[in-house]
Amino acid sequence: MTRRAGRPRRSEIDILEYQAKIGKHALEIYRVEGFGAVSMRRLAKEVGCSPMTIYAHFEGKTDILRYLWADVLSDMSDEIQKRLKFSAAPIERLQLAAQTFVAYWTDHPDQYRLVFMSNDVNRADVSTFISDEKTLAHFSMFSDLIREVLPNEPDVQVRTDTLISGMIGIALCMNTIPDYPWVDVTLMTERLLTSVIA
Amino acid sequence: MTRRAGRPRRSEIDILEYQAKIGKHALEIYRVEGFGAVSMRRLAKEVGCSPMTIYAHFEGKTDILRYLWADVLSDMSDEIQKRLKFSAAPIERLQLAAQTFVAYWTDHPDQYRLVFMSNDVNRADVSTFISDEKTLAHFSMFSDLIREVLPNEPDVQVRTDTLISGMIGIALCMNTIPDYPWVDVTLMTERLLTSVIA
DNA sequence: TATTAATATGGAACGCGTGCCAAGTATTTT
DNA sequence: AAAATACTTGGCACGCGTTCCATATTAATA
Repeated sequence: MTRRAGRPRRSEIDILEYQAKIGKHALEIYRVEGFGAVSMRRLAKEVGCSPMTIYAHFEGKTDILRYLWADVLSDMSDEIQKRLKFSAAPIERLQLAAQTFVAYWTDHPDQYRLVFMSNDVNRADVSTFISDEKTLAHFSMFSDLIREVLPNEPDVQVRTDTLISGMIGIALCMNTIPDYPWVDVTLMTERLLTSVIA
Repeated sequence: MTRRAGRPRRSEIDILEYQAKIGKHALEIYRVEGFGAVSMRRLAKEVGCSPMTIYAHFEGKTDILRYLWADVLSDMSDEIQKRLKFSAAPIERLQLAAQTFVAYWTDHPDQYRLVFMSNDVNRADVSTFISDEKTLAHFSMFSDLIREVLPNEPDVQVRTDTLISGMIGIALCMNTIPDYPWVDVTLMTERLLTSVIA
């Protein structure tokens, strides 16, 4: 294929670098002033470009917000790891991790909304973000814990995914349907865990 | 307490009637043109009042959107009941209900977002809406099904709430984190049910 | 250097949720 | 009739996400 005249397309790494730059600024705004302050206009001002340029690099706001996932998820993961140090028995470790996971999201509704309630239709395109890989790592922590409890179980994926989505669901219900008389969160998490262990 | 001069406050029933009127119009717009068409300005035009008048009767948009819950929930409930006719054994009935529940929300992302992703802080004030009561009724259907499976279990509330929030969580994950390689939804639902039966 | 294609920019615009405020209207007591 | 109180209205404003468009600016080829 012969080159044609004109300015060439942005290189892949250029795109990724610029995206990372925007993501970094978004993260900084979020950390200092919270989610409410992260707007396209504000972000553009911070980055030092026009709002339109951002739209040239991202599909929309949701696409940018993903860059904050990694931050939130590692924060949550740290909290779990911190508490896991006080526990040795596999079952206890799993229980503690699950309880901490749920507690984190019920205690931090803003973070929950950011990660699990991005309300746009998000395509699963070619490009895989770093955050997605990290997300996978954070989630696989639970499959490791489950494997410790069930060393002879060959397939723990169904158990893992059920646990994760179940915990996320508990947090969701607490955050968005507070009017409903839910039973204690720890009891629900405990009950959810029986489906993993059983 | 003696009455003071001036126009009296709106009576309770007047408020409720007006709220119901607004909710009815919102429902009509939603049914014909979808959620995207339900905006405050548009709704006011439809009702025949100024946008501010709506704010005098509701705290915000989320508060109005609750009026649509009942519609969506009964639609879902109908679907479950429809399929339950082909099943008699308690366990099968529970399984079918759960699978249908999850399938409904994964098949109707818009409805899911409406009911479970109202993203404002919603107070649990004095006034209980009709929709809330109906919500309770729809959810209690599951506790009935569980009771049929476990006739000797005195307290099924933890089991019910765990099941519901777990199913909602599964649907959430499918709707908002499609990039993650989740296992089959039916398998997850099945696994979740073991925590209820166990 | 001239041409050409990709990108960047600024500005305007749309519709959104929401708040504020001054003016008007309705309904009661005095 | 007059005064007092509660509600409605319309208009303006803010900031938001997003799109469009005309106009630079950049970097390659001819």
